[in-house]
Amino acid sequence: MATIKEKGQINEATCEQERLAINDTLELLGGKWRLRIMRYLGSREQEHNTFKKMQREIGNISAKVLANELADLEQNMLITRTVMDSRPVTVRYAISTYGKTVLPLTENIAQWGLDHRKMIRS
Amino acid sequence: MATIKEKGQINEATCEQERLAINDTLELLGGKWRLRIMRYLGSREQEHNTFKKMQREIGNISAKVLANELADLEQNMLITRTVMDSRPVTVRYAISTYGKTVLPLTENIAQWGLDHRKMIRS
DNA sequence: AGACCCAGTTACCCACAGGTAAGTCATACC
DNA sequence: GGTATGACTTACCTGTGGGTAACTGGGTCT
Repeated sequence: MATIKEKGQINEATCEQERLAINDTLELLGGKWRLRIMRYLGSREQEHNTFKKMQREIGNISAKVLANELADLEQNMLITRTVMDSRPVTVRYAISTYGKTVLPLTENIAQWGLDHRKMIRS
Repeated sequence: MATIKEKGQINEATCEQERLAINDTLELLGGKWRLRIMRYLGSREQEHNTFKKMQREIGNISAKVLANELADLEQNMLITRTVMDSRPVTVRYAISTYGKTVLPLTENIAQWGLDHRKMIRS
């Protein structure tokens, strides 16, 4: 939260901190696929989500892009990657405990979008 | 919120609706400048925010881009544009009542970003 | 041996968000 | 008349997010 000083001015340092934080978040979760992947994994925790399965079930994402996004999300601890010893080898992706903290955010974003649609139509 | 059916499956229609809503939100508020502009105007309601003032005080935004972003935000009712009869003519931009509904969202995003920084460092 | 499956890479391409620099239009001051 | 200021345009350029297609590498099935 922005801390407000007595005279109603915004604390500049905090403000700058928040700006950077917003940039961080958008960099990590912005783009066409990230949130979608997080929501996908968030809603299928109990399933065995392999690379191919995700590619099939998430819209039209190419292998290249999916691999990229998954690597990035993994590096940021939002998802986990487990190589299973099945034949042929499959890889299981799952949302991490930490990754679940973004889900409320996506709900807020979705809710605002829904409200906005109604708003615009009237 | 995603509605969960008895067997723990996700309601597909609702899910799709939310996906679209998220796309809407990101389209409208994503990008490099939008949230920054909203927060700027949100924290300076009582001030007279002209085009030049904003250009000076918001980072290094070019006239072209600023004009673009402002037009878009205005079209979506998030901000208001008022031509003042001063000399030379100035234009006053302000956040709209509706526009203020995005501020909690930015706080959430900022908060998550801040937490994430701490998280990553440890 | 040949065909198929998974989990990716690699190389190439393109549209577009966003940046730079200069120009326009109206008014006002010196 | 010349210069300045606010609020934009206009023309042009570039980086990169994301798309396509084909390929690698390891394993299995017949």
